[in-house]
Amino acid sequence: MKPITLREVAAAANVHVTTASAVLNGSRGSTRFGQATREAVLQAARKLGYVRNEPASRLRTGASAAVGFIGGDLRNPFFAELVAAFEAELSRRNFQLTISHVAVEDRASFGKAVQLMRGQALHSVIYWDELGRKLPARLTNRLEMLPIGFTDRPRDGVWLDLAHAIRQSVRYFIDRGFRRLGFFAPSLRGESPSVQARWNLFVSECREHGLPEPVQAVFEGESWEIEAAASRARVLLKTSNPVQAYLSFNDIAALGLLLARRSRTKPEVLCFDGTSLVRSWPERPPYLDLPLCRLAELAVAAHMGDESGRALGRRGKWLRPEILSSAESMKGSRKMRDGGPSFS
Amino acid sequence: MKPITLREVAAAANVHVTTASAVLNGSRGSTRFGQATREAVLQAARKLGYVRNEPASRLRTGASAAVGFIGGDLRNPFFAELVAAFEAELSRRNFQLTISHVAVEDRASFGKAVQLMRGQALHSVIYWDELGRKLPARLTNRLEMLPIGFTDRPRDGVWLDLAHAIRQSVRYFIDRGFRRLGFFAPSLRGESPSVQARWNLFVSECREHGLPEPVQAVFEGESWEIEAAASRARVLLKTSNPVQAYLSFNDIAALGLLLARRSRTKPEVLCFDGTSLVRSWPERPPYLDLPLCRLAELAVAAHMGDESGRALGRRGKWLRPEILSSAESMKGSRKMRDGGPSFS
DNA sequence: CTGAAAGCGCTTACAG
DNA sequence: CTGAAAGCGCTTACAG
Repeated sequence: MKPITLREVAAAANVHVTTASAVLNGSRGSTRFGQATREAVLQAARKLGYVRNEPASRLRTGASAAVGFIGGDLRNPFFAELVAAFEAELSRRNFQLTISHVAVEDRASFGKAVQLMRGQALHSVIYWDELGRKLPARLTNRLEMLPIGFTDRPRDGVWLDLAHAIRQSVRYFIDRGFRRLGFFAPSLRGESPSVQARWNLFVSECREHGLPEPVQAVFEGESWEIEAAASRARVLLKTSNPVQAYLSFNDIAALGLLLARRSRTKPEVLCFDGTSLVRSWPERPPYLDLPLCRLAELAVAAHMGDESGRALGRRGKWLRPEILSSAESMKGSRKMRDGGPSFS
Repeated sequence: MKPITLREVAAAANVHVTTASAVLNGSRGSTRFGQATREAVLQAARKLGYVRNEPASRLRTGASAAVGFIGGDLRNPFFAELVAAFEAELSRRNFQLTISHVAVEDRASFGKAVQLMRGQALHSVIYWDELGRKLPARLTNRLEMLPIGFTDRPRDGVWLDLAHAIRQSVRYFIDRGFRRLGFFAPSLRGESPSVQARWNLFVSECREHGLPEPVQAVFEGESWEIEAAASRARVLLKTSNPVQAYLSFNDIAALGLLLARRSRTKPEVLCFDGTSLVRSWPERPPYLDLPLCRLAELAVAAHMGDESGRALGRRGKWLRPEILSSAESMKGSRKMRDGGPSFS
């Protein structure tokens, strides 16, 4: 069944399509026509249930009211939360969100996803990319694409400041008197290629503070498989090991660690990804407060044509995750500070 | 920047747009033109990186390669998994997925979401609706909309068979010798209005098997707030109560219950929503294996124009969740049986 | 075997 | 203050 067209509305209101278009969608539509005409058009539109055909409008004007997101597997609560943040932000602006779960590392699938989105003539495409390798021109050519993710070095995009986050984490541990630190993460394969970067930063940060070399504990498993994390953690905690506190990479890993923690040794756990799953976790573990809503807000702004936003995306932008302890998280006071020097 | 157009490709290949169109996208394109012509067009397209402008194609043909999904909050792992299943199914068909997290119960927002999707001229819209109230004609008018969800009674759509699931659950408990059953769920407000239906079915099923009246334990909280579930569960398990086994409604509720279960009394827990979070849970709790992939497959098929699929959506279709215990889940043998009598 | 034309629904100059 | 025309990129009859 075909939707109502502008032509039908115009016919019903006894005016020309042009008139109907101007009244219903035109920027100066409200003032351009006589009261009677406008009323007639609006009433006809309401009665018939007219909705503008976006693709047609898009075709004519070149604009679009849909944004694409290419990111990770939604079974990973982190990405679920990220996508939810984008969806909320976009719907506030009456924009649509089109998603694909393909990871940027899977070049073939990623390329295909981009082509599909390109075909939709989307306004722009936001994609998760921790590595920040340069995409082939063939892909980005004539398509506005904005990378987001964690990063530890200046580049275009909207970013969570990885180095800051690691620094905060180490400071958190030091403040509490922990010196023997551990790093708990899924294996370097898979969705989160930047684990290596996190580890490196963690090590150098520890070194800088004169802490002993941290321990790396890696497990096999998808980033959403809590049992994989828990079973590795169980082994880890059974063997005598001197680690006093773990920095966990990803929320599921952290929760696996917490679940396994029923032994004599009870290392502290800091959740690197503070998703709602972590924040509503009974034990109220401390977590890194990732400003995902702010990230979504900025990333979308960077795409929305407001010059400041565009510049923001081009200059690169760092958001600084802060650590919230259980008490703070209870108050629901999510700090979402951004700032610090943006890249030049 | 404007994308490459068919016209540009045609120019590069020294043929007419028509020719380029037929070669690149035409159904009989492959045979209609001479080898040389086709080669020229294909090469030019490849070289320029041509991608068909879907909205324009859509406008011309009336077809669309995008499907909308309106469902629940992605922070709820159930919906994250459901959306992931849809995304995977659609991407197999080179379709795009556009999502909105609005719940059908929020009539105003739902209506707005539908209008937005209608404006995108989507192929169709799939929405989660456990209540199955009839939508106003104004909303569904000239737009293919397919409801999905749990249901206990015949109606159009693609459904998870709620009555069957409850029956299975009670049988599961009886087989293991549990007679004093409990029902653990978030409060009736919010995303999951069908909790009441589940409870009613549960009660009547218990009655039918001569079991004592089951106990209802409801907690306040969003469907993804595990602490809300756990803290209620802690209280529940501290007070002496005779419940031997709980049927939990939603995975987070189940996990909250499991987390709280460190007291003397250790009631059995059956997870009603077998998401990947539950399936990868260290304790390997038994769960209802919801055939979400199959649901997505059927729902999409019901929209894809293949007559059988369409009929399927119109006739209504039940999928029957089965219970998998930890052992089975370990083998990864997810039974995804559908069948049983479909509605007439 | 290939090309010229019409038109999907819309909007933006421009003409009355 | 309102209307007639052109055209966004594409495809589908139809004509050569």
